[in-house]
Amino acid sequence: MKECKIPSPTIERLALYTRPLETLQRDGAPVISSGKLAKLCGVNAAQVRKDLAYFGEFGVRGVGYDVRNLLKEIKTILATDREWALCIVGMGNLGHALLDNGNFRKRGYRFVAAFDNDPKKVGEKLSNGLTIEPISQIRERVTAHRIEIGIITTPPDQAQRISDLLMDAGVKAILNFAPIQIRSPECCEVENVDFTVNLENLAYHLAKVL
Amino acid sequence: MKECKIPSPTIERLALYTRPLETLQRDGAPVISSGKLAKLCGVNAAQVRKDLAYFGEFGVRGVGYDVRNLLKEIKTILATDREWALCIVGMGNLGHALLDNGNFRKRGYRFVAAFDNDPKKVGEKLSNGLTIEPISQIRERVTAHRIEIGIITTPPDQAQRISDLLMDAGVKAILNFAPIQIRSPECCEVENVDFTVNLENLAYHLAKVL
DNA sequence: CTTGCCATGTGCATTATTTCACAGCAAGAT
DNA sequence: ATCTTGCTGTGAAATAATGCACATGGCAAG
Repeated sequence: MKECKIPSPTIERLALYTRPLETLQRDGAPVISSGKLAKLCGVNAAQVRKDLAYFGEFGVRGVGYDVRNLLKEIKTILATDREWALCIVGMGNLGHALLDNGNFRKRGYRFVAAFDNDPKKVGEKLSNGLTIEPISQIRERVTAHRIEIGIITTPPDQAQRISDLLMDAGVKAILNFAPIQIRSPECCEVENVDFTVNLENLAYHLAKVL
Repeated sequence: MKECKIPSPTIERLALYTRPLETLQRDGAPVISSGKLAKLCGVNAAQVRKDLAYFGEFGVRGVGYDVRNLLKEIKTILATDREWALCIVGMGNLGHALLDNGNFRKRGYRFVAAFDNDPKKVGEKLSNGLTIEPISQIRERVTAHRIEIGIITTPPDQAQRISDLLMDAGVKAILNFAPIQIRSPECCEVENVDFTVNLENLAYHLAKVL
């Protein structure tokens, strides 16, 4: 790909756009305008057009965007038109919740391995057919299944070690739910998710108006 | 508060800074420099100083920031030096995981009610002593407990309705985990969390380098 | 008291992102 | 065939956020 200068907010919004688009497609709406889509997503209409324009001309002037086609194009851009093999480390409540979450499968993300430190958990059968394996199996499994993305739901003090293990085993991206900043070599993408940050954002704004 | 022109990324980073600060405090480190803190959080040192400077002068030139004091100041800014009453709607896997998550309590967020649509779930005892109540109880409970923040972990098609219910009952902020953009009056703060957006971000970057 | 050191606080340049505003094009109406 | 309407694609302006670079001031040692 030639241009690496696509704003990262744009990528996030593209993912956002797919949500209402899926609904529209299901409801049989043939086309949608940037204005309508913008409203559904809570953003500016010009923003929608510009985001899409980075990748091509998908619309028809005076008409709008073909829902079905636009959805397909965005999926191609985001590379969600294929399957991704995931593994998850740390089978606490959150780990279980993510494994069972239908949204992942629906978007082509497939869990192919689950790991935990705790000997009491190892061997436990999961609802999707997987069995919890020990951390020591990470390297083998990642290689065998060509796992590309790892999800970390361990306690924070283990997260960095697990992350290193995963990346060393060949995982190329990590979605980290532990409240700690993961360090990684440049060759690896890391996304940190921390709900309490969002809560604190809310708290800050609430306290301001009181 | 007079100034509303504090960049919202700043607020997010302040929350981020508290993570390593808590560790430092626990380990007994007396002071930390903006440079060190920046490294721990993966941001620029000037950024740290500027973020803090919006709210006052917390550091000592030539020395750094007193860990204990800085943590206290940030908590005051973010209004996490008090307790916040939360309720959660939608007791699926994710709902349970959040309720059991220790990070919330540790930061002063206290769940005081849990709701679900499903008659089979209503009445179920939860690990923290709460009992799942029906949606119809929302209004009463929110009022009685002065609940200020609501968390939504329902399927997406119910999220807007529940959100309206909550806000109508007096909730002032919502943390929404359903993959849909919640519409709200201006008086209400809404934060949307959608893990699959993060995954798609990773997928995009991965696909690019291949 | 003076000197050297070091990290903060901040004005300013730079870079990134959003929004505006309008030309260009398609489709339906007259 | 021409006009009108409406929505895209996009250059240019506006706004926001980041990072640099340095003056400032506290502390400790001599």
